[in-house]
Amino acid sequence: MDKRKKERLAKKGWKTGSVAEFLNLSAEESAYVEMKLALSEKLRERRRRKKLTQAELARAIESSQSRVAKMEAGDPTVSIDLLVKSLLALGVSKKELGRTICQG
Amino acid sequence: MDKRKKERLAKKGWKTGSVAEFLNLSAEESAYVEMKLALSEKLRERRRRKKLTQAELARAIESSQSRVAKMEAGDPTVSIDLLVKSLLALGVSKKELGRTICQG
DNA sequence: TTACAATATGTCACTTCTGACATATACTGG
DNA sequence: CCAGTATATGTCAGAAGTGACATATTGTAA
Repeated sequence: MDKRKKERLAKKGWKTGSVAEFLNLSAEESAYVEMKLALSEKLRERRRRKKLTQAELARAIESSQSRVAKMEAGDPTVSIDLLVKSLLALGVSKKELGRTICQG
Repeated sequence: MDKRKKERLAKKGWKTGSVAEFLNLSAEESAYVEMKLALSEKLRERRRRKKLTQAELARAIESSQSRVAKMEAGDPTVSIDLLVKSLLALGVSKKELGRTICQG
């Protein structure tokens, strides 16, 4: 099973604690995935709070609706870099980013 | 002045508050750079604490000495993803990562 | 239902990141 | 000074991420 498939499953699948074990992700791998998911969720939350559509946010950050959708879906082709940049563009502070990453 | 050059300067240059302004980085851009630098510094600190050389760490994370050097130097060609993965591999917790990102 | 807006998913050319290598520079004991 | 080790810097082919587009699916109001 390749990395992408794993992450895809991790996203869609059961959120309970055994996911990592079932997919035999190492502690570091699952921490990484959890961080990305936390950032994804924060992005969606913030976008919605601002009453923006994905297309509008995309314009603001010079990306595309489909990429925003992928960001929010925790798609494995999306980097933490892009998530962080997008959240900063939405006005999220470093402090809140830090808190977001810790959670889980 | 292109992005890379900016980041390069930001790294090498004066650490005082006026850097961002001088280089006319936006608030988001400088937050992003600050986060990367904080992660860079944390990586070096952790590696040293473990008494590892860059080459040894490189082997552990399946990278190369030169890339580790670039990570620690805050080189603009290094992604946050790579920094995060490396720190996780060094045993840093999500919690500490969060704290690292907040700082500055 | 229908029509429309929003979101999701797949693909791809182009860009950026990455490991690896070579080589240069710094550091440290002899 | 020199040799040996560690770190820094430049380059590049291959890998991974990106915006854009097409299209599918979902949501929602009439």
